[in-house]
Amino acid sequence: MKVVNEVIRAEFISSVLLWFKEYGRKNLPWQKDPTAYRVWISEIMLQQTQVKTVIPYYEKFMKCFPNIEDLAKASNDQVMAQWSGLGYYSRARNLHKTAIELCKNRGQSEFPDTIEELQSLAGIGRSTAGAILALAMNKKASILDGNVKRVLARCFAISGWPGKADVAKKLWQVTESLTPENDVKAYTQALMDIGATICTPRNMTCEDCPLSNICIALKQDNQVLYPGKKPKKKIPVRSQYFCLLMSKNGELLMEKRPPSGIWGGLWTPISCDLEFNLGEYLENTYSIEASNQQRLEEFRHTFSHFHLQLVPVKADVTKMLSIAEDNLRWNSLDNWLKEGIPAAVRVMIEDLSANLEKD
DNA sequence: AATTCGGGGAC
DNA sequence: GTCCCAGAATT
Repeated sequence: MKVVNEVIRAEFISSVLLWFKEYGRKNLPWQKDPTAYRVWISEIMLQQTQVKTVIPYYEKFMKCFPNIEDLAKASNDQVMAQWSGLGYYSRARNLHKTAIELCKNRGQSEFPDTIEELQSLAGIGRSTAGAILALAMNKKASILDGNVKRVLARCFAISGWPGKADVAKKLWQVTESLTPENDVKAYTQALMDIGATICTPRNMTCEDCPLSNICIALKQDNQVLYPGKKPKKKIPVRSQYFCLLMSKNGELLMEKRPPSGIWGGLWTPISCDLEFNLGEYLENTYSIEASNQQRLEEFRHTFSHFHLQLVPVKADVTKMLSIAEDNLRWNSLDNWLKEGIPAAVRVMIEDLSANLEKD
């Protein structure tokens, strides 16, 4: 089936490649020495996260884990600590899992070089697999990330929200039929760059776009209609206590969350819904007795699907059994800030630290 | 097919 | 406040 006209395809490819030579980004950190490992790490970090946010994390991560063996050897906590603040923490867990898997099965740092093998790895889907092949190996492979979706939806007037299966299918057909035989690496980087710097969600600069001659949305002057927006719905508010349990020598007790769910694998204070009586909850669930409960200033953290109203409660532990479980740990506030903790918990600890300074 | 995973930046 | 971002896994 012919998805894209041959003449249009040829013009699309040559325009994109010509534009890239002059205007493409060529100095992003992961573009220097673009090995499969480095491209892989960057692609995972860049999932749902903007370039500007990723760069400092990427530099730090590479310093800590220069190659896949170093990553495979690291502990889960070490990896999570590097990811702390980036969000979507399952990405870090999958990264670690895949590093271990590849080192074990191959005994070397060689990456698989087929779309099927790459996609079978934890955390690597269709688009990320394509990006690794194209950017690290210059192999013919297609991607469909947020930038490319926007460029293609506008250029070919593909309406509807890409979260819908039929729209996504259409976009994949278009990106695959456009992908050139040669210069896939430059082509792929160019498409992302055009989406990131020219074909932006709003205030796009079509006068600078190499696709301005063939873009249907530009011709119709309705660029902002593409891609279709996700139907929005109201998100609920959940309120939870976060119990800042302190020891006599000023250490804070935290709990390592199970791998899946919100903040999976990260350390957080013991928390429970406001429906519970906090003292009873600590007693019944953890056999902890705490005194001097003191509510601190609450604040809100918004996720994509709910608002979390956090109610920090400082308390002193008066009695507790010796820690048997590996998922409970005492630590100084400063040391907790170096561990794998979510951004909201970082806020709480810094606030608590400032609070204690004053007394 | 729909939902679930964070956090920050732009506006 | 809203929207969006180099998506994938789970249900």
